[in-house]
Amino acid sequence: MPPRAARAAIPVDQCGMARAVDIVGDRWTLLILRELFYGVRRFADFEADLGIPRAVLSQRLGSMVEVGLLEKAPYQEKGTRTRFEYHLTPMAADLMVMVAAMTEWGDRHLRDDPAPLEFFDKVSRKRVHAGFVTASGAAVPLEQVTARPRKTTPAIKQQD
Amino acid sequence: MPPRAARAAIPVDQCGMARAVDIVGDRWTLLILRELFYGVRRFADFEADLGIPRAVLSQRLGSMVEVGLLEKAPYQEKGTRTRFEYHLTPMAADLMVMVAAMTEWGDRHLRDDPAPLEFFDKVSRKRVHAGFVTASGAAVPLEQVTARPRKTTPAIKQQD
DNA sequence: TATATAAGTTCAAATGTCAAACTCAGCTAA
DNA sequence: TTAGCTGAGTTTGACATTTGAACTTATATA
Repeated sequence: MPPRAARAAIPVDQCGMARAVDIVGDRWTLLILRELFYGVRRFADFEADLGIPRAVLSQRLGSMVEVGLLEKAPYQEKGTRTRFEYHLTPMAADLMVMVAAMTEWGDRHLRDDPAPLEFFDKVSRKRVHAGFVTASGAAVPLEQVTARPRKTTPAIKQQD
Repeated sequence: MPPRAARAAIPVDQCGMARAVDIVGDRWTLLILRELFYGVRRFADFEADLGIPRAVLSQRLGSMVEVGLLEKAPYQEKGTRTRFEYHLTPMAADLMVMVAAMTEWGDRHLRDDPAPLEFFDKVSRKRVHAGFVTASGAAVPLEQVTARPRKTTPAIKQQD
């Protein structure tokens, strides 16, 4: 636990988390990302899996494309007209650690039985977890980790 | 990218992520957590930092206490009456990887200049990042990680 | 007694969510 | 070639949530 502060060290308009929240800090957006990480890509499939209202789904897919999380790609199945699928962009794929961290947290704290989903290293086949790592590739336990502002950030100004 | 699927491997009502979303998948809840990780603990300070409407702040703090993310603790400053601070519970502190992952993602993708916030190992003083690690403490790159359902989860039933 | 303050409540207007109905394009079947 | 089907929306109107501003309450100080 950090010492008490009257103001956050990074003001909200400078904070990566706050910026991320504007883009992915929404119930449906997060659930749509979940679907995409599971390989679901089509409008009707999102709807069936999530029970999301069509109007909301349409709006969310649109804005997710707009901010660069998704790419809309045409596809065609035999005997049907061209339709569209939504694919994760590299920017969205890079959310995987966050999605995994959230999933594991939910599985740890919000259910009794063991997690239904596990993460693996495709190469070593070992189970992996979201956590903190150094640049040289060593894990660091949560309790040892602390956040701090880079240098004295010049952008931080508190009035009076 | 996973192969296309018509349904997610884990149905939404079984999914840790979906459960987590019900609790922390909200703009203001995430921003309040951000504040708490920075050491901000008091009603007026949340309000000043975030510009959150009081009614919403009050409602959110209440439900965060209710679900076990926060603990409401009395404090008293000289010459003022008893008031309350909100502290992270261990359950909420365990969201740190998720919060860090989100912050780093935002800093990587949503700004041009270097991240204003960095995470460190208090012991080794090395910089750390949110990522995947094995039980034996080795980092695994994102691209090597894949998710899969535990065994054949019996709870998964698709109609027809 | 009057004023200040932290932490809320209450209010009305704007915005967002919901389920159900409607639209639209291209395919198939009659 | 008119009719119906289907995926992917859009529209609609009821309902819920969010917002910012004004009001409330309990204590402390002047």
